[in-house]
Amino acid sequence: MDKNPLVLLELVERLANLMRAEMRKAGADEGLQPVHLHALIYLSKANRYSNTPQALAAYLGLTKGTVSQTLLILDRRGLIERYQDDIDRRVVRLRLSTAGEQLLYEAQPALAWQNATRNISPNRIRNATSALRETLATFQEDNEGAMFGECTDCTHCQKLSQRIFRCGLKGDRLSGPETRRLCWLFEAKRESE
Amino acid sequence: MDKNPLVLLELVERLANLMRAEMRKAGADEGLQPVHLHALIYLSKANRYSNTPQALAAYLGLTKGTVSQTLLILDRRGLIERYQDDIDRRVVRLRLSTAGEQLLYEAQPALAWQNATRNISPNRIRNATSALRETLATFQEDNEGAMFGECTDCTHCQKLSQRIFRCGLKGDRLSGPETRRLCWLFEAKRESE
DNA sequence: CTTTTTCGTATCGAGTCGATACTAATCAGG
DNA sequence: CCTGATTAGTATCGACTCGATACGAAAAAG
Repeated sequence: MDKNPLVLLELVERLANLMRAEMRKAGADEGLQPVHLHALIYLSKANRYSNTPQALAAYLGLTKGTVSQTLLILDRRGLIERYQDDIDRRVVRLRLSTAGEQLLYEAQPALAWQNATRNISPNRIRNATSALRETLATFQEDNEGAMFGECTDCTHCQKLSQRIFRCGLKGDRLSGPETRRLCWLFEAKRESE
Repeated sequence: MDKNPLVLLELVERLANLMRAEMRKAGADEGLQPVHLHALIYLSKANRYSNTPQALAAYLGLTKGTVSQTLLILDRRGLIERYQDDIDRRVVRLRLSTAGEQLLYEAQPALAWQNATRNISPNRIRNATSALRETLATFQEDNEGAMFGECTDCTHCQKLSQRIFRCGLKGDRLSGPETRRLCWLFEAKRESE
């Protein structure tokens, strides 16, 4: 087995290519392209701070103009809903519509991946995840990009009680389920070694 | 750390997106798109059985028409050379031109990845590589797609002497360096457990 | 208060993609 | 050997994706 990081990169890229082709198939019935499905999947996971065109652009690595075009199509198709932020009226907030949730439920975009990983033990998944997460963290640190992650691993997250948390950056109280959603403002806890 | 395969998929996709943006930057000076650079990189690694439009299409997960278009541009730019196969006159064989090699050398498309993995030990790289390779193998098994790999890990590979190998499928003698090139005909050795 | 910055949308043009049709070469079967 | 089927790659078309740019509205900065 190889210890060369470039072999790992090759596998990452190949698997991503294959999954993009799967996404294309999964979206074909509804006339959706891979980028559309990716946007819907993102919105199904994004928390209250991360449901904006800008956050989506950061997550997908696209420009805001490109994301705006994508969202136009999804809105027209009734798969997402847009509403104005309460505080900053420039900001558009997004949510999945019922039709969007239904479509994701039926398309099962990640099914091929579930099948492909069936023989890999949870421990090996965890190890691979850890290595790739650290790769992403270093990459984003180098490029001043957003890492994205869940509150439970975030430096801002305060635990108030068994089920109640608080975002130290924004000040809001968050439920347990909400701390497991994807956040644009995420910052990894600093590890002391 | 998460043991859910879907988290791993998310990281794979995000990293691939980020690397695609890096490829776009790396190719910008020469007016090349990510898919062009990917084709050049593939040709820099492909062995004698894998240097055809069809193999490239299988590797990149694209149709033959799409790959043909890509190769047209690379040929026009003098970055690749095309020649006819000795045996089957339908088959076009491809090689990097000197200009193509030079361009890859200067563009350094994988530099960002090298930097992003700088804090990950070789052992962790190996573990992640192993998990992703198995994911790819299962995926391709399910879909009857080509795994691609190196002779040294291939079921067809016979060792004749210290430096001389033989492809059991094709019958050719191969040097040590050539056994480390990417092969379309690769089949993983069967493991007895 | 004025100027600058920010957020998202509209528009444009270049590039990517799959599907399809086609030609030349090879293979399979009678 | 001949004929029909299959294969490899190219040309073409149209739909789609992308970044760059301009713009209007809102917010921030000085």
